[in-house]
Amino acid sequence: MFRLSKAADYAIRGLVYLSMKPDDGMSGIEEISKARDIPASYLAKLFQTLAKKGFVRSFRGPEGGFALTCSPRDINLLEVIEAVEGPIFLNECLIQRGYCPQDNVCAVHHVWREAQSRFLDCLRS
Amino acid sequence: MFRLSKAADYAIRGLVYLSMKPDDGMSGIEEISKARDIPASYLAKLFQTLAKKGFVRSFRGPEGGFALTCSPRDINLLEVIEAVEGPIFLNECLIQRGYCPQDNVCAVHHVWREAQSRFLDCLRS
DNA sequence: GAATATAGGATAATAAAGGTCCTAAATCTC
DNA sequence: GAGATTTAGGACCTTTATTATCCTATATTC
Repeated sequence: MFRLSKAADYAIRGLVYLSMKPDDGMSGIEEISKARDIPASYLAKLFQTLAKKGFVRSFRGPEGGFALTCSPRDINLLEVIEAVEGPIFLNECLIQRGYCPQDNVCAVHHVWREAQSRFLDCLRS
Repeated sequence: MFRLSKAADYAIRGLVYLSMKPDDGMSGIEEISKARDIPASYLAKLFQTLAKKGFVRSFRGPEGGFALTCSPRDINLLEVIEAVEGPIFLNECLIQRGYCPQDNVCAVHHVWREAQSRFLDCLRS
């Protein structure tokens, strides 16, 4: 229903939290979870994904936790969302050219494309 | 996952079909369903909703069916989508001002608002 | 080696979307 | 008026996606 998933919301909120820490910004899951009121075990899983995609680095053991791998400025929201919930496309006919059987017939096809690209551009910036 | 729902997709495809008919453009569910390859009983339900919201008028009995109540040009996509799947908002914090407890803290709040409004504007036009 | 903290996978719980079916009511034809 | 046709409306089932928990393994520090 066109909603940002909680997964994406949590992931972004977590990253924002990290970005606001001074220095290396290392934080444990428990800390972030409490600070931002996010279920800890769910957040842990999301950060696993974020680590795999390269947004954060993990450090095990006591005093371990997660830290950003790069400057907050280098992260764009679209990448984070897609990392967590897969690629975004508004309608199936936009997945790839030629997929939609009514490609030429469909009077609204170009509207979807337009709306989608404006939306994504905004998240990218 | 940010996808247009099938309900909205079907509803729009159905309305587009009606708009392409000559004259009053009356069509039965069965006809539309076959022409656009949409499950008939599901489409029937969607058109009930569309009728209630005033996009189409229904006519019972033999030779009955549905017809647009107004010119295709007067319909905008956003209205149709919201009629079928409820109001669109990207994130919970955008439902209404003050709802989001971290309203001031949240660094990305304004990005959501911006992306959402660009998207909606496009559908409205 | 003990304590701590993430990694990773399995799986459960919930919610939403997608779809079917049945009965009722309206309208037309004969 | 009887019967056929077509929408209205609601109950209900199925599938899929989201959200969440838990358990075991593994790495790291002291």
